Amino acid sequence: MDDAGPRRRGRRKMQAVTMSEVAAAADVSASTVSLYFRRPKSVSPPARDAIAKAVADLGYVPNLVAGGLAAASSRVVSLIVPSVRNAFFAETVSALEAALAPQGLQVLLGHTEYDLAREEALVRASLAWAPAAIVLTGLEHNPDTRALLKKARVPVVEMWERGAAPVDMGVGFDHGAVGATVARRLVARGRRRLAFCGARMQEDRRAAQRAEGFAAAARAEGVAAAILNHPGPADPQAGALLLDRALREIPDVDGIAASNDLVAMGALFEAQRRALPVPEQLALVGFGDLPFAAACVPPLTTIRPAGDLVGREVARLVLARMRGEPVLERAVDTGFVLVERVSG
Amino acid sequence: MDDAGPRRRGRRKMQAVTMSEVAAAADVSASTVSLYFRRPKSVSPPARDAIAKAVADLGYVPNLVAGGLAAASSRVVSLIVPSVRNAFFAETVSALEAALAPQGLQVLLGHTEYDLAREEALVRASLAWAPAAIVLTGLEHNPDTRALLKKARVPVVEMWERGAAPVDMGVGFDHGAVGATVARRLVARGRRRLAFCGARMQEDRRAAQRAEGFAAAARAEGVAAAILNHPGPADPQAGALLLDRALREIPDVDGIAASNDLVAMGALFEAQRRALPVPEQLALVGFGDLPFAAACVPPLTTIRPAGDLVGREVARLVLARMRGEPVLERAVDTGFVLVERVSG
DNA sequence: TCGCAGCATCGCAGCGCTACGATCGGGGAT
DNA sequence: ATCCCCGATCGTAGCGCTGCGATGCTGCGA
Repeated sequence: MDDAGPRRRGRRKMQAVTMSEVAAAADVSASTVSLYFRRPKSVSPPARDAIAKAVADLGYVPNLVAGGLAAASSRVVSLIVPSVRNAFFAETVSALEAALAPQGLQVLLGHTEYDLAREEALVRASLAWAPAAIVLTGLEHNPDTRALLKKARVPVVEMWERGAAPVDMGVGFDHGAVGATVARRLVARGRRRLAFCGARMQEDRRAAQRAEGFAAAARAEGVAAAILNHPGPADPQAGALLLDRALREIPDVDGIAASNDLVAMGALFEAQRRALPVPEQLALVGFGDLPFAAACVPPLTTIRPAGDLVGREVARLVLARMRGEPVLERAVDTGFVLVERVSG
Repeated sequence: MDDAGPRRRGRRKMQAVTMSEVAAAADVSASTVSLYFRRPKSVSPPARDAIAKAVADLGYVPNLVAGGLAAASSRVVSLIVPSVRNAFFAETVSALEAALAPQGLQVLLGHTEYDLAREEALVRASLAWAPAAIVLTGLEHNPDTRALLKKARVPVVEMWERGAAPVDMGVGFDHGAVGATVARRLVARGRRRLAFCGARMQEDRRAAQRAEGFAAAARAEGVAAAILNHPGPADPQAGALLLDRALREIPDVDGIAASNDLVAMGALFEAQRRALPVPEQLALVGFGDLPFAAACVPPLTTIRPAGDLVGREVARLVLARMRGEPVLERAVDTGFVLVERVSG
């Protein structure tokens, strides 16, 4: 047998360098090293320097898993979005991560693909990490998801939507108002036969809200508006298909709102193919102000939803709550801007 | 004072329901409950049912932080990309997350914004989570990053590039070959005055590789090729600017490769504005096959890099390594496809 | 000279779970 | 009948860190 150890039990693998080794090297206690990482200013300069040197010499990397267990909360923010392939959410994810990283917070990402059951599974999995906060998309969730969220003593932010009361905090804007703004814009430009071309609206509830807001505002202006839905993804192909349908189903259609700039672009290209002059015969308004909107021919009139602002505001609320500051605003309105260009 | 407890020390907050409570409710030991979550098939059906019922009744959510500490490895995969706003990486992130989620693995996301120092900080922060694997973008890293990665006993996958030896495993394709393919395509279509229009190539090393491969292949075909770089982001505006520059700096330029479909689209719109017929007078090839490429007028010839395949292959390697299966392939070539459409 | 506030530092007792080895029965082989 | 093998279950000892309370120590006023 090996050394004199009295029948030691098998050990699992461990960390290369632990905090107590750093403490030994710096000739202080482990508590002081811990304090050094959590509140460096509470450690005297000489100890601080000694610890810094030991950390560098040994190449110590703190084990956040152990820290999270001991502190009963991890430095992770769970972020659940429908899809990062969607440029809006990608922008928000990016802005949120950028705002959180300097605070030593990391982002645990999940995609629901617009499936509420999947969202619930993701919330459950996230909770298992005792995250510092949970950020999810939209105000609609399964009852179980809602219960899980309420039971967990964790800040929750629901983003990209405004209307119903959030579980905890909300950051977003009113999609109905977006639709209404577009409808009024089109009516003001003399359009009388309107259509809203959306994709996947059975799942994308916010696109559906924009469509409803659009139709309601058009009606209020005394103008008829149809809503056309394409079941597939919201891409340019959907836009081309939807324009074709609109042209067939709505004689003399002269104003179209798209649920998304990609759809609008598809419609724009389709119009170009048919030599249908935009905006003279057909006005077109998008949503998103994606990078290509300004570059299109003609430049696309669209709604800019401030996806990065959403991310930054979410970060602000999360950080404030973590610091224990009172957060008075239950719901932040990030608004949106009608970007008036040429297409509609 | 409170109850008769003999001077109990202050406790930190804890989890609502713990595994031992579930064990008590199911009338088994905590070990069995743990086993139930890790290898359900090793638990007898009666015990299994009792535990399932207790879990449901109590609303138990396992604490993965504690589990990760005990097992010395967490069920998290750290994913570091330049930016999720970039549609390529968004696709990979999405595919990877989709492949990992069913295995109970979650994605910890970080953005480098093409900054190697930031990458190092992210790797350091990721390591603190004892992740099951680390996935990063590209083969170029700081020496310290490389050392950190090597020291950590963690599977590492470097993706979206191929060439130099990976730290551990690699999944990607040869960007030089992409450039060469585009150059040869253009030459084969009778183009003799070529230009590569790229953006941010001082940071986006892979775009630079495409440019170099393009120029080298053009030279090999006996055709001159210029490389034009725009310092700003790779968006349609850059494309418009670059086309303008190409037209001024390279008289009779007749073939352009763009570093990205967004750039290509900007050039396409700019050509349209100038009534420069594409592809008759100017052939244009993009990179990415983004959703709008097929919808453009004319449809954009481009390179499809299979971003989702990259994600799936990364997941496959990570999973294989986690299961302890030997992974023979050090580097997987995901290839790319020239999508021949009309623009070039 | 003593008391004491205030800061820096330390020691201890877990956080909730998993890996390991041990235990316990119930066949089937001898 | 006895022994052994094997699957199911259990008990224990931590994983590495943090929060709490306690302990020193310094300097200053009374």
